[in-house]
Amino acid sequence: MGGIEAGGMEFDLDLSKPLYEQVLQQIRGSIARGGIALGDKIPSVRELAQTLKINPNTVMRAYQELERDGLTETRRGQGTFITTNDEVVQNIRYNLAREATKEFLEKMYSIGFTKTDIQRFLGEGDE
Amino acid sequence: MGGIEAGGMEFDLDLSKPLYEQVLQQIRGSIARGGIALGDKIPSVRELAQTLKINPNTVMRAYQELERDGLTETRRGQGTFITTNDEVVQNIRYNLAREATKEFLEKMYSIGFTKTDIQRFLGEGDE
DNA sequence: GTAGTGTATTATATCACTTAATACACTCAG
DNA sequence: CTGAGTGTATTAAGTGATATAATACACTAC
Repeated sequence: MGGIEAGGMEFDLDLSKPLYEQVLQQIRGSIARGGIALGDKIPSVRELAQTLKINPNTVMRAYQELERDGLTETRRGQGTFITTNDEVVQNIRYNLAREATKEFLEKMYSIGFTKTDIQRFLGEGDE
Repeated sequence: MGGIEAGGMEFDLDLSKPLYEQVLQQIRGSIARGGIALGDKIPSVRELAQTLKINPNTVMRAYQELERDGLTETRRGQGTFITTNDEVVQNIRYNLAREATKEFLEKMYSIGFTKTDIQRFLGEGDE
């Protein structure tokens, strides 16, 4: 619900975090989970800005971070494309997972959870 | 390393997040993991501000959130004390864990990890 | 009374984020 | 060649959260 479709991706923006960061994360997520194919073109800066009702500069910022990470290639006059280098994608995916895990474990340890506590906790609420 | 001791707690401030939030989290962590005993007095607003070299208003903000959560009781003219109500502490602890877990799982799912992937991933790098 | 508590207020400064309005360089279809 | 659509850069402005500073007040204990 509430999501906006653009270029085969689903966008869901709120006010909890910077917009450019949400755009970045949601495109990165689409790439990592294979929701969008390698080599595909993503919407132009202006087009996505208009669709999401945000400023082109804000979209631009997200796109630049994607390119810095090697997840996209931009061709002046043509558009922005998902990289075809699967290794880069897998590395990013692994690093994101590592980072999220590290952060999670640190938070849990800081409130007095042990490793076994965490295992047990993750098992809760399963279907 | 780099940590500052104050009132039996260890403080470690950086620029990655708001200062008041870090102070809040680190005191809350101390309580949750039992690093500080129920009923104990924590440093006065002015004292902690001086020790951490930050503004009293910033410390105040953290203290007010702690009290709103029921983790501390403030007695005008006397100081701020950790609650003696262990149930409140355990509830907060559980909620923090739940929140951290939810955030973690959502992040992992968003980059295409399945539940079993995550289990495997958490097992990595163990001693 | 004095010193040490929490608390409130007002003002100021800074920074990140976002928008807006332009302008330029490039590519492609016509 | 022209025009529309790309990415890109620049400058200006506004907003809100954060943090500091200075001050004052209410309360408690000694």
